[in-house]
Amino acid sequence: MADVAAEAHVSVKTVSRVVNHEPGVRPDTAERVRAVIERLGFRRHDGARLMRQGRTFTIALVVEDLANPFYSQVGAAVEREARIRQHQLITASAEGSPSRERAVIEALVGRRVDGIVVVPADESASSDAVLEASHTPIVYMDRPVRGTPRDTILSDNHGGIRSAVEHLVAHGHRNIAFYGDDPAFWTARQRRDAFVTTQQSLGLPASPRVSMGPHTPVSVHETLSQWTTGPEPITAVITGNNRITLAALLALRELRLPLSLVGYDDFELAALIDPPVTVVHQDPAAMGQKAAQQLFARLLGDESQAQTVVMPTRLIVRASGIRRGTPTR
Amino acid sequence: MADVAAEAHVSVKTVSRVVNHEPGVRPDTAERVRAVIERLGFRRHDGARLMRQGRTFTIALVVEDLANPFYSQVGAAVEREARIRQHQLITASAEGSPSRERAVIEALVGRRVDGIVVVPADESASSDAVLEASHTPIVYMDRPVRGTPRDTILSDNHGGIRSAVEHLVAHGHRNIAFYGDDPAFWTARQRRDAFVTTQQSLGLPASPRVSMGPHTPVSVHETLSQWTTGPEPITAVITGNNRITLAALLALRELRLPLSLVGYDDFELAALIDPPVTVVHQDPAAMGQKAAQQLFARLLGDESQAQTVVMPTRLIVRASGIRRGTPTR
DNA sequence: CGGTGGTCAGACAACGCTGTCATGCCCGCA
DNA sequence: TGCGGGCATGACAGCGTTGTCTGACCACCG
Repeated sequence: MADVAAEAHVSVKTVSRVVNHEPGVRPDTAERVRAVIERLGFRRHDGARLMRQGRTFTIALVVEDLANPFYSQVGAAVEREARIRQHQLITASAEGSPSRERAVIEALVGRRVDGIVVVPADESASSDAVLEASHTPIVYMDRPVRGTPRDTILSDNHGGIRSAVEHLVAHGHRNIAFYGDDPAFWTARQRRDAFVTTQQSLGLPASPRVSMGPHTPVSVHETLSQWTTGPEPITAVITGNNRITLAALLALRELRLPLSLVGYDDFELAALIDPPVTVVHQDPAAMGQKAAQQLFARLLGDESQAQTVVMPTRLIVRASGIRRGTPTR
Repeated sequence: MADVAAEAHVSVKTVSRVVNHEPGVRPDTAERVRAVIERLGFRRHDGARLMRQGRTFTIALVVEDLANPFYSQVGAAVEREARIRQHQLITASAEGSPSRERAVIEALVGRRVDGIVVVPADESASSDAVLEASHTPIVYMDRPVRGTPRDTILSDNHGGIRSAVEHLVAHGHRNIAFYGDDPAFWTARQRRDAFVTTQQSLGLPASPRVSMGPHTPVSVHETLSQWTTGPEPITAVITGNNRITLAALLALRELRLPLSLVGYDDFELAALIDPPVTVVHQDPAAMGQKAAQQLFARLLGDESQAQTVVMPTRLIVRASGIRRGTPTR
């Protein structure tokens, strides 16, 4: 900028004015400056600019794994909201590790990002203290965090599971198994609990078949063959997330079992699997958008109390949930 | 930092030394400074620091759409490489628009990101001039760009398609159709050309059935019903990407046609579709990693000539490509 | 002709940090 | 006692901008 100023025989301030389209520059002066800028290939250094202004026009998204379709859809939505508002998005993966999450967030706070959307790795959110001290606005997503109340965007896990159970019961199922993820995850517990209470409220047989923990096709296979052969054999399965749905599909195919299945999370091509898989659809793009919007509201000075938004889920009925007891192939 | 210095009765420089673990500070002084830092909740402002140092420790990734699994896997891989090297990753979607891509890249250059990985929206890459002037290292991915030679990471489209054709021919197919994407895309043209030349080299009948352009299930449906009923009916289909594979699967299902299918791009659950879909697998994570590594090599001062790396593809054989002519349901 | 007000432009400091160099002190040694 | 050398620390400038304030110049008016 100093070079441009010297070359155009003006002060740096005038160059600044031209670059930022500020008023108070005679057209011919501005034109001269622009010509020099063009000739020298000058480009404003936004880092310096933003430092001067105390804002970075940058927000960050911290998730477990960007390659996971759920998070990548969230990421696309957040990036979109950011772009609309002239902000950049920094994305970071914590790989499910609280310590890495903390490190990542410290780095982001060190860069003075204007705000952060986080899918927290654990409920105690040790990183929260960092954010508290730095006053960086934050929105939690998908999972809540203990401690200071924060804006949080959740999915209606309870409603989603209830709709799945009700759907199956409406089609005559009474013995339903639930495969959930590791109960260390808040969402896994939520869905499990929803399953149990819904069963109770619908007056289904007690001692529900519930299997938690990280699941593999093999682990599903084992319990499945057990629960289908004993007394009161199950006729339907509900899976607690994407990966487990996949494991269950493989196990069902292997066992050639004609069970009904409702999966949590929609996935590409769910309609093409035979039978097409009925799913509880949560809308990651909508969640990401909502989270970003909430964050930007804070950035614009919204000082109202932290709020928790629960986003609705939707049951997408495909064949897998209704062909009760009939072989699918 | 000035506050900390005053409070600890030292100079800002000493605080700086403590914060950065520089030598030459007496342990008791350092301890005193650390205590004040803790008490005041001071945190180094990395923006200022990096500005002083002239680097941003930030790289950027510009793609079409972050929610697309291909790109999100690339993104995860690039982010990983960046994190390992203490860099942050800014991701941006250009949504396939050259003008938006240009705007995005200008913003990134304005922020002085250290380097950029781009999946270019078009071959003329108007944004290239910007990068040229700013000397920002860049690596192009998936598609090459005309003009100044640049580091470019491509996938072996030709080899991938050839393996698909050879696989089908080995199983007795002689009349194969190819559905490609809009020929405006370089990759689409590559794959189409590979299909045509491979057919020729294998001595298959001329006048290959090739259908390009954005495809919908309906558009595939139309040509498909035509090509299967005329003389020399086709017995197999090769699809040029993810979305077209999906369209073709829907069309095949609708028409209840027992054709063999080989799709380009692997996708989650390809194994679960009936019949399991044989695919040409390109490895987005490996491509992203390679691109990032190449970029960082440049950042570390590698001045060698720009190089183009072609990443191998792999044919994943599943049932869809081998059950020649036998109905699948 | 002096005063007033508007327009255009520049000087300067500051944003928060770090690289460079200078300073002061203490120690050991002749 | 004087001096060289190492160590701990500080002063200062500068990274590339922009906000604030000041000033030069001109036109207009009474």
